[in-house]
Amino acid sequence: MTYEQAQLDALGDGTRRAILDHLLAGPMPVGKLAADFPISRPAISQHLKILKDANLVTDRVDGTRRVYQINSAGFEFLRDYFDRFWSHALDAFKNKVEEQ
Amino acid sequence: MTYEQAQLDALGDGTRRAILDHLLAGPMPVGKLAADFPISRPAISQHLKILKDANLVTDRVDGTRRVYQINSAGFEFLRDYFDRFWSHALDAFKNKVEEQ
DNA sequence: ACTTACGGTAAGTAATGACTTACGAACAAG
DNA sequence: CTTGTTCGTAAGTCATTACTTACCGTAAGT
Repeated sequence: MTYEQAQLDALGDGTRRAILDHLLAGPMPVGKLAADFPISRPAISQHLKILKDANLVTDRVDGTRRVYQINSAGFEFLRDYFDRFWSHALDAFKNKVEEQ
Repeated sequence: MTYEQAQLDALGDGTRRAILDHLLAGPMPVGKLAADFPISRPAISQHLKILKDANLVTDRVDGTRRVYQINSAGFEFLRDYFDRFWSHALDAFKNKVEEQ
């Protein structure tokens, strides 16, 4: 599976998007994050694993805590993918349509 | 639900992304599209409905056929959303991190 | 060492969503 | 008006995935 696919799959869930939203406020340990959601901490952990595998967040150890933060590079990668692939493909598509 | 959310949900499925890929070759009726996939035609129709609701494709009637095509505007909307929202939020996030 | 805090993982359940078959509507052709 | 073609939708099934509870490992404090 390519990176973009994993990233789009990861973003295809409302809870994970909400987690990312929360992380925009700054790096946060799992417990603090989970406190803002109606679901259990392990559920948050599982979402974080998916986001991490998709390269959208990174984590660092801080004592017994594990602090997660947005990975800007991952988002830039996805945006570049959008710019490169889709813009070009869409331009080609537009031309094709206008020819007719 | 906002547009971006519906769009990200729609893109969060590999089959739908593959459908969009195929449509990049040009507008296509449902049957022709379904022939390229291992799943049934109704399944394709259901995916197309989701893509249409997300404003990622449009359809037009052609006799008994229904021709679907990529909706560039929808993709531009999503890309702009990415540019506006995420770039700004990510910049703010970067600054916040660098302050520490 | 013992205890408390924190979080990952395993295993099972529940809910969501992708799929199938069956059907009916709309149009074209004879 | 009948027949064939194309496609959407309804209803039900199956698979996926989001979630819970239970448990274990690790680190910090006493």
